[in-house]
Amino acid sequence: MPELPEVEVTRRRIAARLVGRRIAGVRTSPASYVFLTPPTLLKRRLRGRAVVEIERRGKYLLARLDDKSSLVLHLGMTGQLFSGDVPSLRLLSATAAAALPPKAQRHFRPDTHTHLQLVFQDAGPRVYFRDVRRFGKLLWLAPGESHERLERLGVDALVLRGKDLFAATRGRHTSIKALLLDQAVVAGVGNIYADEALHLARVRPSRSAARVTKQECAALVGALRHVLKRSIATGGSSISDFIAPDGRRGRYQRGRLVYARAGEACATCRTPIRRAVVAQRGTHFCPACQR
DNA sequence: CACTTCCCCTGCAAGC
DNA sequence: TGCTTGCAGGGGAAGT
Repeated sequence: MPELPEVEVTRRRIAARLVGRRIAGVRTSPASYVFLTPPTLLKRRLRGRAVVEIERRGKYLLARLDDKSSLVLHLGMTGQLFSGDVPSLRLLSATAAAALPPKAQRHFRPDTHTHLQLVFQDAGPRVYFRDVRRFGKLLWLAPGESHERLERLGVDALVLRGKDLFAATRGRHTSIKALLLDQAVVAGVGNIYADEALHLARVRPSRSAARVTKQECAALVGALRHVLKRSIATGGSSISDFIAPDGRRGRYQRGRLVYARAGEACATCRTPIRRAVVAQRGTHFCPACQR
């Protein structure tokens, strides 16, 4: 479940393996809804281009190309962006890795879940986009062109201010958690960090957004920034599939306070962490600390 | 218009 | 042991 920290870690580490390199060839999986730009067109647009820089907008990555066009990528739920010098053992689940013949484990070989493969003129390590559940997205943008998915994004969670959130909550008849997950309000927050920030700010996820006070909004924004920055610093959360472009897993999952800790004692008051469904998502909170 | 439900997909774990 | 079932959730489309 890549959220802002995982996408930012991906951005930083793929940049070193992508910027300045010229694409000589492109291979894709068969057409599917992963491709907002059809594979044939995508190949035509990318071949011959050099990567200038990698930008992040919410959970989207944009690779700026030397003709001012862009390759947009969303990792979805299980997306992985990495280069081919990463041992394949790191990328696959333990059972899938065990099923591979020993020789095949040394280097990654594109499989059915590999939707994009970039080959470079320098003949160095290839870059792959792999996504088992195909919730990810690939999109090519002409120079100056945008896309409604990007246009719709609200303020980046790292830039958000308390008063922004407070203003966004007024008159909203939905839960504060649903609001935090709404990418049109705050860009980059997903299920893990919403739960963690709500816990730190001592706000119950199911609380009506309109009933969250100005002070609590300020606390929430501070908590959000804290957990997001902490996670980036520790390489993101690798609870299920996330892996950084260099093959390393994140470590933030070790420091999480509530997410996927139902039944465990709250770090503050020892009350068992409760799990409920809020905004159609598994939601974890301390029933004593969070009001 | 605001909000909720459904659904895309696959791997894995729990239950029978 | 092996099958079926349920669950994970980003986010857009469709429904209320």
